Amino acid sequence: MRTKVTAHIKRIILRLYASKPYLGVRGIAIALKESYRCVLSKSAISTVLRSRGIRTRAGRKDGYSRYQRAAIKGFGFLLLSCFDARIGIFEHIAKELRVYMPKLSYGVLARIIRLVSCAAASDEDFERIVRDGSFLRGVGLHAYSSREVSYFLKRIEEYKPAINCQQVRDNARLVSTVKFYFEDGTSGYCDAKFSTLWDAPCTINHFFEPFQHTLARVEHILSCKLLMLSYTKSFDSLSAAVMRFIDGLGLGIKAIEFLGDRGQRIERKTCAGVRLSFCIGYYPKILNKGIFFLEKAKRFRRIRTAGADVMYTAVSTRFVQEKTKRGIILNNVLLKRRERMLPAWGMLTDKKERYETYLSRYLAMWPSMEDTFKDEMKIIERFFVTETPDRHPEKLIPEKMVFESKEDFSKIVVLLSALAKEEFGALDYGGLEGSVRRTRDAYMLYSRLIPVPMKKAFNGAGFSIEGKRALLV
DNA sequence: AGTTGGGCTGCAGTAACTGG
DNA sequence: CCAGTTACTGCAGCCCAACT
Repeated sequence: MRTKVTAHIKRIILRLYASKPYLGVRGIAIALKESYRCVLSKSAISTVLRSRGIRTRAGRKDGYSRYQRAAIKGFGFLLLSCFDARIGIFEHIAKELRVYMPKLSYGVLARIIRLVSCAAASDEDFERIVRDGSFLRGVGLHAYSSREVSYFLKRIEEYKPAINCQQVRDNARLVSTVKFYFEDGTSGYCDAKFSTLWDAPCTINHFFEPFQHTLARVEHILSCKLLMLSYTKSFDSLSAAVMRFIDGLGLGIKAIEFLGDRGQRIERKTCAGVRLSFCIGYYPKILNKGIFFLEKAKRFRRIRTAGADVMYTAVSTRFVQEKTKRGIILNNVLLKRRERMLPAWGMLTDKKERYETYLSRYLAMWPSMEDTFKDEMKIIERFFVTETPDRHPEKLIPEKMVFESKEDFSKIVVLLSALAKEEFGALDYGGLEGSVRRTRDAYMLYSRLIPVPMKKAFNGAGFSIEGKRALLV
């Protein structure tokens, strides 16, 4: 006796996975047997999931709040730790304090610093809050070790270390543009937000990002050999600049430069002819000329994303530049929100097979790509009529920080909230309430107290927790 | 550092389907 | 009807990261 994996059963499996991703293939097999009297092996279920581009990391899952929504005490601190990844204060201080803490490994030390800083900045009693499970979860810990913390505090009081923060100031400097040098000597400009391509260094400071953040992103791009851009500003037909950039990516990258707010070079990174795949979003209402479908469009399929679900299909398409008459063939992924709608967004990629992985990564990065595009177009238009003040976040960071007792560590949190205020607006981080849910490809952060524009700004800044996209909803 | 839960992969075995 | 093909099962073994 054998169960046939029909389209119906596939739908049930996908629905089960969608509603209860924490089940895993074994759990889905059991649920199928119990609720549908349908016996399938875990291999069969795995095949169904993988056929839809669903792949989960091997290895034991975090049993704590895995996939389930959990309330977090000190939700604001969690946001600030996300924010910290952009400049790396916690990391820097952990590195500097290492010499004083021979008994603690670097990882443990980094966690303790975060815990102590957040607990000291909290209004609640230190001893009580460090033992609170929902608080620990918020600062990325599962358990509290009083032995390690008291050792840490003892050493701090003993040595009263003063830490030079120049490194953090450098990390916080804003990068305006990432400049790619290609093997044939040509180059291309991309803003630090990886929103879009530019003809020259970007000057609109909405698109600037801290150096540390941009560097980490570039390293990630190089390691997974995939460059994702939110959109192309091409009007009518695909612009010649985008085509040149795509050509360059195919030839290989010689070097990458990070440019500052005035276009000055901050850092240069050489890479030995790395070739990158790409995916670039586009708005079909604007980019709608010189497009020739080379095959019949297949039926739209549904893909689950961190935000709302999206329908997608892919068509091999020739894009012809109106003026230069040049044409290139790309895999054109069309996206729409509902069945009876026209595609409201598109994604161009060089990848033909299994492009769904790119698509889900793209959607995790820009879950509401249409809104991001429209908002940023307005910002670009407005830039030419209104003056925006220069931003120099590094100036808020002191050159030195002294730690004599646990109370001093609250300074880090105060500094982080001052920096976050510059970028996203004022918020009472200490009193913030919220919860977290970990999903397959993102951490969803829920908080009703944060105004929508601020959530948008947070999401646009591309935060992540433990390498996974963090989205504020 | 060893244990463990959980996903992934490969493979032999087999039921069901297909076409001559 | 039979040989070949396809699709699923059920293992074993591997890998990886959380847990202890």
